[in-house]
Amino acid sequence: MHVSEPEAKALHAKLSQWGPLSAANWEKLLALAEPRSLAKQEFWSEPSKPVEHFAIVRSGLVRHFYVDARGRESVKAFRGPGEFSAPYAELIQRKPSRTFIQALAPTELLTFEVTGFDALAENSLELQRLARRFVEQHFVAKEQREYEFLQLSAEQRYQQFCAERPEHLSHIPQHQVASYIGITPVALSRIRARVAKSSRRT
Amino acid sequence: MHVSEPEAKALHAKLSQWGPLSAANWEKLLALAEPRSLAKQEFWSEPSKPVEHFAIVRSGLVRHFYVDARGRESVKAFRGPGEFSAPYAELIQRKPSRTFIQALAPTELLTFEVTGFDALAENSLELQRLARRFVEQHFVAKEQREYEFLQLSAEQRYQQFCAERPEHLSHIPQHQVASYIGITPVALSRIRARVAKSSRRT
DNA sequence: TGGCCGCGTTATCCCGGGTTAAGAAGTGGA
DNA sequence: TCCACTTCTTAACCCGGGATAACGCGGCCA
Repeated sequence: MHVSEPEAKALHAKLSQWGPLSAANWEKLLALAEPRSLAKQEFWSEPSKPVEHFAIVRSGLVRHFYVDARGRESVKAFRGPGEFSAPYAELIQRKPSRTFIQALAPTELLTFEVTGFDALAENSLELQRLARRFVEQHFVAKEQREYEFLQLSAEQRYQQFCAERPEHLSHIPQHQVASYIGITPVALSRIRARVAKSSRRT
Repeated sequence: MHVSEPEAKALHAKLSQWGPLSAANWEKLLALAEPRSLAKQEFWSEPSKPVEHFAIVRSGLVRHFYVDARGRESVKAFRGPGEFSAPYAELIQRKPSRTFIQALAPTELLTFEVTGFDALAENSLELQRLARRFVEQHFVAKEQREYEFLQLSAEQRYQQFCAERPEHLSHIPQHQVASYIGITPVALSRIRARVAKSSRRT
């Protein structure tokens, strides 16, 4: 056991949001957990490595991102305490990863081996249901993001981000926020200048 | 029973892609199915109506789209024979729909009541697992779309669409393809002109 | 048959954002 | 402490794509 009693309780409560999770199953899940520490800037997932673990962030902050052929990065997600971190699509497809995951600050993870989880879940109605609800919520989040790219301007996407993740704003370098909303750092800087000027006039 | 024996077999095979599906469960599912016909241009889902059904397209073609406050449409998806059609995110969240679904041609659907399916699945390991795999694939598809918006230009997105859905190209009005890839009809026309010119030179 | 409408194309003008470059401010390591 | 690096900003220039409008074409209906 690598997790303190109160933390285990908190995690159990968190997971129970998605559906019932018996004490017995929670015990078995917890037995799979391996803690892992990341230094600032350290990677815990890189392309072409097979995906063998997923993780919950205990503390700190990570970013998920792609890098294209010309070396340009596109940030897919930021994940903080209590949130899930993994190259999820590749894990689902059992394909080698094409995403990087990097710590933006000293970070503590709780990692779980995929095969271990699958073995547990294979014959458990409860865990299948939990896993289903879990993916469903991630699906909804992706669809929300699709909506933002289809219907919102870059400026609106930025304001949406500020409104939704205020806790991250001060810890994430601005050029990575720009990447997350699909524009360049220079463009975001201009947008911020525009917004600041118009709100000063108001 | 509203479905012919061979069609039922084909559907069973299709669903079995996602995982095992016993004959007994398939019978029960099939008993929930209600056929529905749509005329060209007809809607079968509209915003603010509660979502009570999902569907499989038997024949024809539908589009899923948003409409913003200024009346501008953004196409989320096209779905043809054998594919799933529903305001899925809203169905997951049990929220009133914010998407339109409209037939682009005379279309035959097989609809299923959500509550009926849920009741069936609630205590079935097999159906939970099937549903989980199903959402997982949809999640992967959304992430692929996120990737395209983050890393590809409009022209690349268009070529990607042509390569992936060639069977739809001739049946979908071009301005809706434009909307799907996130640009205006005028812009798509220009892109096509550009591509045609450069490929003529080659 | 004639008129109408939806669709695609093209032209013009404009704007948002990409690109490049330079400089200022902050940060961390030797 | 000082130097190097990262981050952010600003400016200049360019380009893709948005907005609008005009035109042509084909389908549809009276």
